[in-house]
Amino acid sequence: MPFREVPTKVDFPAQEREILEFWKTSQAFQKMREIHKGKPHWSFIDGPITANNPMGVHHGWGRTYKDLYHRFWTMRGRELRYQNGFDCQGLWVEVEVEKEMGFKTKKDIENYGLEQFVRACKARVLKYAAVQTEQSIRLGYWMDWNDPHQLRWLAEQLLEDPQRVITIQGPEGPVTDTVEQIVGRLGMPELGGSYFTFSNENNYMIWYFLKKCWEKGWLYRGADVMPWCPRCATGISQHEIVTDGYAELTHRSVTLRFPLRQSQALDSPLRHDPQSGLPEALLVWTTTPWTLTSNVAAAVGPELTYAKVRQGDQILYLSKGTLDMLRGDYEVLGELPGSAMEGWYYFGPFDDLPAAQSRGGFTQMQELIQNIPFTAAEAHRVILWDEVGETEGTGIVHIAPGCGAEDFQLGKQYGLPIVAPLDDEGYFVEGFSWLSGMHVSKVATPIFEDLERKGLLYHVEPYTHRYPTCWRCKEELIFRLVDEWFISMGEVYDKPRDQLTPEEKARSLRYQIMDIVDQIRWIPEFGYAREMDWLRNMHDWMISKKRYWGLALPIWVCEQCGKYEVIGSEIELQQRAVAGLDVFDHHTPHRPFIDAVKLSCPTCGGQMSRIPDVGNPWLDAGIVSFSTLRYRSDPAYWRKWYPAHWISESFPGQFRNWFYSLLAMATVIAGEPPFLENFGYGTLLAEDGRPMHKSWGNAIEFNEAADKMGVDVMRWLYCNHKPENDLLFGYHRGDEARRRFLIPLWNVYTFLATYARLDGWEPTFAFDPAYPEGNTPQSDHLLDRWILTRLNQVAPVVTQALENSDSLTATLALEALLDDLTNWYVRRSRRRFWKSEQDQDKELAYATLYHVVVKLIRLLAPFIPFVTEAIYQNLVRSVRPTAYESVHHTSWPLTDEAAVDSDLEEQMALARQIASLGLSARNAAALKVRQPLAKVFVYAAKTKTLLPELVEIIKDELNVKEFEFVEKAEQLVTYQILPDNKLLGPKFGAQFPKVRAALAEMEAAKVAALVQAGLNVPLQIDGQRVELEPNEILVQTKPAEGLAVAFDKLATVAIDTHVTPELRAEGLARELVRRIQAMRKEAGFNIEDRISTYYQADEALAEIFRTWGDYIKAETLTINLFADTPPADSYQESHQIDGKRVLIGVKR
RNA sequence: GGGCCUGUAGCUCAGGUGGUUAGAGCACUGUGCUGAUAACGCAGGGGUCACUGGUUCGAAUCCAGUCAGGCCCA
Repeated sequence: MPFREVPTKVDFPAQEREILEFWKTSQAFQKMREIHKGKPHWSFIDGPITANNPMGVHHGWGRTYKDLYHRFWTMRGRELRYQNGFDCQGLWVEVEVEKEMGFKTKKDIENYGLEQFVRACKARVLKYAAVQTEQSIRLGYWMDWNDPHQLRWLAEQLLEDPQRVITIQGPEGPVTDTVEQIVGRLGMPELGGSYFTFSNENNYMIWYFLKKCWEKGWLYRGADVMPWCPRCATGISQHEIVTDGYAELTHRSVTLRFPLRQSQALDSPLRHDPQSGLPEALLVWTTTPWTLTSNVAAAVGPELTYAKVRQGDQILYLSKGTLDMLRGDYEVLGELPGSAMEGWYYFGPFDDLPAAQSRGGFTQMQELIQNIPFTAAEAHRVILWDEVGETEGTGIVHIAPGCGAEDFQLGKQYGLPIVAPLDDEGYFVEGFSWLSGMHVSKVATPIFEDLERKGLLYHVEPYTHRYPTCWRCKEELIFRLVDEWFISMGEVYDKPRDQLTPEEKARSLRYQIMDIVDQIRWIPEFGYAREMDWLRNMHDWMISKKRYWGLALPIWVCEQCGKYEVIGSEIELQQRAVAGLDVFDHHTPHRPFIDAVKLSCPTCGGQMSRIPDVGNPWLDAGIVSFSTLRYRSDPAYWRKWYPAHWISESFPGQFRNWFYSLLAMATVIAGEPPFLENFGYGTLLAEDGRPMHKSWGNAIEFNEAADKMGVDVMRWLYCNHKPENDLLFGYHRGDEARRRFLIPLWNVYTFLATYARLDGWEPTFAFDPAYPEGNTPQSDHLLDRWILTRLNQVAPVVTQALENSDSLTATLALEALLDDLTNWYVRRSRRRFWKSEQDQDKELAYATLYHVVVKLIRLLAPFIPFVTEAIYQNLVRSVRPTAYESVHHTSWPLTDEAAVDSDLEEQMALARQIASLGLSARNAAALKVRQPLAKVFVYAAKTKTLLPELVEIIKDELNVKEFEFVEKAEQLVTYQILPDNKLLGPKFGAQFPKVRAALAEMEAAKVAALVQAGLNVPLQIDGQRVELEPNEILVQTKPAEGLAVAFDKLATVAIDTHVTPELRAEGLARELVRRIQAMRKEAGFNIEDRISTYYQADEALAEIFRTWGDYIKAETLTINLFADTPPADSYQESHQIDGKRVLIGVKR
C-alpha cells in the first residue's frame, strides 16, 4: 500500500486535534506504558500546579519541558510514573470561592457554614483540575490523567451529597466509598491519576512530619509582629510577600509633637527650656497615624546631629538633616548628638486611653508582657537606634512595638511595653475609648482631629510610598502582633559551614538542609547559590494560618493547663481521641469535622482541642516526595522511586517555596535529597517584554494560543530557548518558529511522500518496529553519504543534550540538520526523484531520504509530538503492518558511527562555501545564475582536490561549464600573510609582536611560495634569525583585477565573466523553459502531465527553439513542440525576452 | 545595604576550556529561483560585544570596579 496523499498546506492546529482523538481512541499513552513496564526507572516528581484557574501559556512552557524529558527517557527505555500533581489547599482557593459567593469577610464564611464552604473549595479545585487536565492534554502532555468529566462529576456529587456511596473504576478494579472519601483518595494507587494535595494521605503525611519536628523541638508557638491582611484576617508569611505584593500608595502622613516631661512620673511637669522658658517637644513623623495609639517610645540615631529649634512659643527637637520639613520661620538655638537625648521622657499623644495605662502594655498575649513593670504612658522615652535615617521624617521615629516588626524587636531589646490595638479584621479592640470598634482604615481623620484638639498636631500632608498589599486580595496590609506556629530553622552561626561541630549541626535544620543541597545538581548552576542564599537568610518558617480551607494542623491544646500535643497519624488520633470521633467519622481530615475530636491531657486530664489554625500550603507541596511515593504504605515502592532523578519548576519564587519545602521536609524525614537534579527556567513575558496583563492587552490565554498557533509551534518555541533567560512569548515568534522549522519539515515530508506515491516507491528493508527507519542505507552517492553523515552527527548531539537537560543545544543541532536536509540535500537531489526511469540511483535516493526523515522525526518526537505523529502514521504505519501504533512507542534512535564520514562532511562544507562564494562573485558582477558561464577558478588554502561529484555540484550551482583548481592563487588574487596566533603566541610570548611586525615586512607572494613548498620562513628578530614553520603561517588572498572574485579564509573563487554567443543561446533556452514551467502551473496542469507546446517567435528566439528544442521538451514534459499558432483551447501567454517577442501556448 | 542573573546588529537571541575577518533569525536593500511556492535561495548594509581598569603576545570570553535592567533577601 503506497503512502497517503499529503496536502502541501497543512492546518497544524486542526491536525493536532485529529491526532489527540487518535491517541485517545487508540489508548496510545496506556500502550506506551505497557511497552516499558518493568524496565529501569526514571523518577520524576511533579511540582503541583494550583488548581484554581485555567492554566496559562507560562504553565505550557514548564509542562513542555516536563513532557519533553518524559518522552525522551521513555524512548530511552525507562519506566516512569507519569503522575501530575494539583495543589489544592490554601488561601488562594478560599479567596476565589469567596469572590464567587460574594463574601467580604471571614464572618460571611462562618455564617455560611464551614462545612459548606470547605466543600465548595474542594469542588472548585476539582473543577479547575478538570480544566487544567484538558489543557495539558491539548498541549500533548502525556500523563496518567484523570478523566476530566469524572472530576467534574465528583465536584457535583460532592456539593449534592458527600456521604453518598459510589463506585469508581480504578486501575486494579472498582473502588467503592463515599464521594467525600473517593475525593480524598484521588491519586492513590487504587484510583490512579493525578495526585491532589488535599488527599488524606498528603495531610496525614504532613502530620507525620510535624510530629517529627515536634519531637526534635523545632516546632514552636511564637509571637511576632507580622504583615497581616485585615480582609483575609490572616498573617502573610515571609514566603508570600512578593514583589507584586507592593503597591505605590498615597497616604496622609502626619507630623506631631511629643511634649517632653521632666521625669518618668506621670504627674511630672513639662520640661521647659531654661533660657527662653518655652516648653520643649520632640517632633515626630509617621505615615500610619493609627499606630500612634500604641506609641511607647521615640528612637533617635545615636550618630546623627539634632537641632534645638525655636518656632513661635515652642521649642522643637528634630535632626539637623531634616530641618527643611519645618513650616514657617524658625531659629536654631543649638545642636546636640542623638546619643545625648537618650532617656528623655515625654508625654504620648494617647496616654488618656486605658490601653496606655495598663501595666506591661495591652495584649492578649500576657506571657510577652508579664515581666514588664511599666505602662506605655510611663515608658515614653527616647531610645537609640542605629537604623534611624534622615531621608524622610524628622530623624525621630515613633516606636510602637505592637504595630511594627522592627519596633517589636527594639521593644524586646529595651524591655518596652507592647500595645496591640487591632483585632484580626482590623478593628480597634476594647481599651481604646472612642476608637474601640472603629476600623483601621477609617481612623486617620478622627485621629488628626483629636491631635489638633490636644494641640499636638504640627502638619499633615499626602505621602506616596511603596506599601505592602495582600498578595491575593490586594487589601493594604497592617502590622499586627500575632501568635503563630513556626518551624525553627536554627541559628545562623558566625563561622564557615565546614567548621561547625556535629552538635551545632544537629541543632540546626538550616545547616542540615545545606548539606542536602550540596548533593543536588542545579541547572543552571547558579540555582545552587540561590538556594543557599535563601537558606542562610530565611527566618523560622511560619506554618500556621488562621483560616478554614487547608491542612488541619495536628496540634491540640489543653483547655485547662495550656499543654500542647502534636498527633502524628490518623491511627494515633483514633487511639488518643476521647470525644468527637463519631462526628469526624467518614470525613477527610479537614475543618470543621476534625475540630470535633477531643483528646485528654496527659498532664492534667483536661480536655484538649485542636488549635483552629490551618497549615501553610507549601507544606502540602513539600510533602509529595513521601505522600505520593507511598512512604507510609509501601516502603519498597518509596525506596525505588525516591529520590526523583529530576524535578523542574520556574525559578522565581520556588527557591523559597517548593524547592525549600521539599528540601526541608526530606531533610527532617529521610535525611537525604528528595531530588538529584533540579532544572529551573525563567519567567514568561509578553512579546513586548512586559509581564502579560489582561488590562494591557498583551496577555495570551493558553487555549487561544493552542488554537491559533498550534502547540507544536509553542513547544518548539519553548524548547529553542535558553531556559534561565526570560522568554518572550507571542504570535510573531510563533509565526517565526512555524516558518523556520515546522513548514520546512512538513515540506520535506510532503516532497518525499508525493514523489514516492507517484513512483509507487515503498520501503522494503527488514522491519523492526522499535527502529522503523531501519539500518543506514548503503549508498555510493555522495549526497546520500553526506546527509547520512550529518544525521549521525546530530543524533548523538541531541541525545547528549537531552541527557543533560539542555533542549536548546538539541534544537539548534536539529535546526541545522533540517536546514541541510531541505536546503541542500533535497534541493540538490530533486532531479534524482524527478527522472522517469526507476533505476538504482533513484532507489537509493528514496531509501536515503526515507531513512533520514523517519529517523529525524523520531529525534523530534519528544519536542513536537503531533506533527511527528502525523508523519509517522503515513511514512511508517501506512506501509508497515507490524509497526507500532504511535511514533511515541518507538525507541530512541541509535547513532550509526560507521555512517559518519567527517572528511566528506568537510569537503561538502568546502564545496558549499565555494558555491556560495561563486554566487557572491556572480552577484557582484550582476551575472544572473540562469546565464551559463564558461569557467570557475578555485583556489583553496588547504585543499587541492575535490571529489568529482562535488565539482559537478559546484558547476551546477554556479551554472558554469568548467571547474579548475588553480595551484597558485596569484592568478586570481594577491596574497596576504598572517601569523597563526594560536601557535606562535605561546612560542614567542612577549616577542610575538616583533615577529608579527617582521612577517608583515616580508613580500607576501614570496612567503606564500615558501609555505606552499613546505619550507620554513626565515625572519630577523633583533638581529637573531628565527624560522617559522609553514603550518605557523596563514596565507590569505585578496582579489585581483579582471575577474569576478570572492574569497574568504578557506577559498578564493573567480568566475570568467565572458559570455559567448553559445552561452548566450543556452541562457535564452533556460529562460524559455522557466516561462513555460510557469505557464504549466498557471494553466493548472499536474506535475506529471505531458503537454504540447506551440510558439510564434521573432527569429532570434525561434532559432533557440530549433537548436535547444530537445532540451526544452525534456524540461517541460513537452511531447510535441510546434512552431505554429497556438490552438484556441490551449493556454497562451505572450512574452518579451531581451526585447524579442514570443507567443507561447501549452495544451494537455 | 546583601545575594544571584542579564547587558552582543534596529528587534529577538546564539556564541565549552581566551586565538585569524564575532554569528543566526526577523526587519531592511538588492537579486535569484519558480512543481517545497500566501514559500524559498543567495548576496548586501548594519556591531567601540554596556562602561572603566587589570591579567595576557592576544579578551565578547578571565579578574576587579562602575553603570543600567531583572529576580530574591534585608
